[in-house]
Amino acid sequence: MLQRFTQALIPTVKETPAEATNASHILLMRGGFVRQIGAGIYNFLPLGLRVLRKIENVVRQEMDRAGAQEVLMPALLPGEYFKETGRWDLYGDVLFRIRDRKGGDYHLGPTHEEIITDMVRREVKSYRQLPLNLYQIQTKFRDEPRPRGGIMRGREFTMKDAYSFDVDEAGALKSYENMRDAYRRIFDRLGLTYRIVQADSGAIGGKTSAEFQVLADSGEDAIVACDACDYAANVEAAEIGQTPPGPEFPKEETREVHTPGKGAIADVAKFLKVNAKRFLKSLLYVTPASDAHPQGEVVMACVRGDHEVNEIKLANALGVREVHLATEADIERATGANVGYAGPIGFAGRVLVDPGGAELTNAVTGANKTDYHLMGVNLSRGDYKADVKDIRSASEGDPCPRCAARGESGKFKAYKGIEGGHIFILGTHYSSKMRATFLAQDGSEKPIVMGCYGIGISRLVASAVEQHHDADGIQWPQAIAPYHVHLCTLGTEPEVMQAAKGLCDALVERGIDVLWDDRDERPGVKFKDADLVGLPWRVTIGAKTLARSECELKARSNRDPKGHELLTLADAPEAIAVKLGMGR
RNA sequence: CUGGGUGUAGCUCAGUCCGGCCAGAGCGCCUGCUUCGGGAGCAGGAGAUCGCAGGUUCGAAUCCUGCCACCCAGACCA
Repeated sequence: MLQRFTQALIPTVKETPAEATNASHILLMRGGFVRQIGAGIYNFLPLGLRVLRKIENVVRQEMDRAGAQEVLMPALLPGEYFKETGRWDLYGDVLFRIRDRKGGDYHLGPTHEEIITDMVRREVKSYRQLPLNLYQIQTKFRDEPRPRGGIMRGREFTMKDAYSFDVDEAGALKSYENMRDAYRRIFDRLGLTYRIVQADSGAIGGKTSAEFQVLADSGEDAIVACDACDYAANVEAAEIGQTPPGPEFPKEETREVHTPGKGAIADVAKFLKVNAKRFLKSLLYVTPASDAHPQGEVVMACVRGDHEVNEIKLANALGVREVHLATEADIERATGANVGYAGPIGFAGRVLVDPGGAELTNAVTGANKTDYHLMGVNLSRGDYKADVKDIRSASEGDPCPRCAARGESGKFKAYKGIEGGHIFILGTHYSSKMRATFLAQDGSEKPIVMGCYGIGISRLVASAVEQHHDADGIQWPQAIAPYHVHLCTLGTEPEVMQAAKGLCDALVERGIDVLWDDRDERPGVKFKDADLVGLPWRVTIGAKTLARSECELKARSNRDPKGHELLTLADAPEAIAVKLGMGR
């Protein structure tokens, strides 16, 4: 189609909006794609909506191709469904709750597992009706504690969510793999650089799950990927390969050293002139209250001084839902010392130690006595009793678990990612709670085995910009650019306008979408706006080139301001079509 | 939720400490002239309940109290 700039609402602005901090937010605002109307709430202007629709259509095509069927569930939901699975309470403040005129509980949908499960349990009775894969593209609502990054993390956002229904685990796994393949095609087609990473599946359901992480320095998620094989994982979930044993040092006697006023590892390391890597960092955590521990259990987590405790792994290792860092008072009560002097030796409670800490020889750690540390500590000698468990976050340089298992030496590289998609097998978590069952071939009643698969459509708009931009503006991948060609006419002479119209018609006839900047503006203004809006190809027609029946073609990705080629007006349509892969 | 910050023209900001010219600038917008290949020049013009409510004062954008909104860091994120 052809859109004339003079008839469009494309309010580009020169100045950086005060509230925008990251590149995508700034450029989407400046380019006139979106406007904020509240915290985490945005208008999509015409250009922004076109990008959103392009992404939706790619997703739709690939979901349909994968055998999924599109449905549409309401955004406004009666509370009873979430109450049925307990998420009415579990979701807490993130749920946007509403009352109707009769005082009934309603909420805006943050996700739709319950509703789809209800849809299916009403209709599906037999194994003959399975497997089934249903998806929707719908607006979701989450009252995020802190929306940020423009449409990157909004409180209202567009999401594609799909749900698979199978007769057994094997079937669910097949559905899962089918979706993973579909997601690969989607992310490839969108022109995004991404990694499929192993993820923590969170509190609800699933052992098998993967995130599609769009790589970008501004991403909120830390991920590690092996430099030798294709293993990649969220640092929260990354397994860590065994390090080969280092050289043996003679074990020293454990001894107490006076370290007055030095609590922090960096300070003690400097004071004792010992590398932080030789420290055993001891942190105290409290588990949620349970029958055995009505006040919660205080446990010690030990890692090497330069490593970080991973609370998710720690909670998993302890078999509890979550853990919280102990308060100062708890620490003093549990260790009998000020904060900064905790250590495993002589600690009364349970101690978990990471393998990296356990293998330390002659380590330094707190003495559970204010102003004192211990040197020459060795777990291998039996200086203290601890469960050795992987409880730390992976970081750059750690050995890859897959490679290590094969005796190879792949190492992690660290990346930042934006979670663009998340797939996982839910099992029967929802179906058993909601009695979504079917009659199997043998006549028995079984819960349906489910999977769920999300893609943050509006987030991908921002992700694409994060990955494809320069100092002047956006550089849309062709598949999601709002238009293919940005036509700049210089001057408004009838001949120029006529030639431009002719070119537009020829392009449109080939299925090419054109934004024609027909404004009476100076060339500089038009070029700046073209760079900002970021369509993949720019065509320029001015009196000079027109005199030779020529126009200019320049790729947005070409950084050379004069990096254009001359085409005759007659050849231009087909030449451009060929560039776009839309030639005849 | 904790801590910090900001609300003045469509946008970006100055003015607020230390109350008193008429509430300012740049960009954008409108009119005219000139200009026309990387955000032009000149001249003229429109545009503001200074976030809201209350208070102090002869007088409040400025001081006090309360509220609201937005941003940033963290916590949080099926």
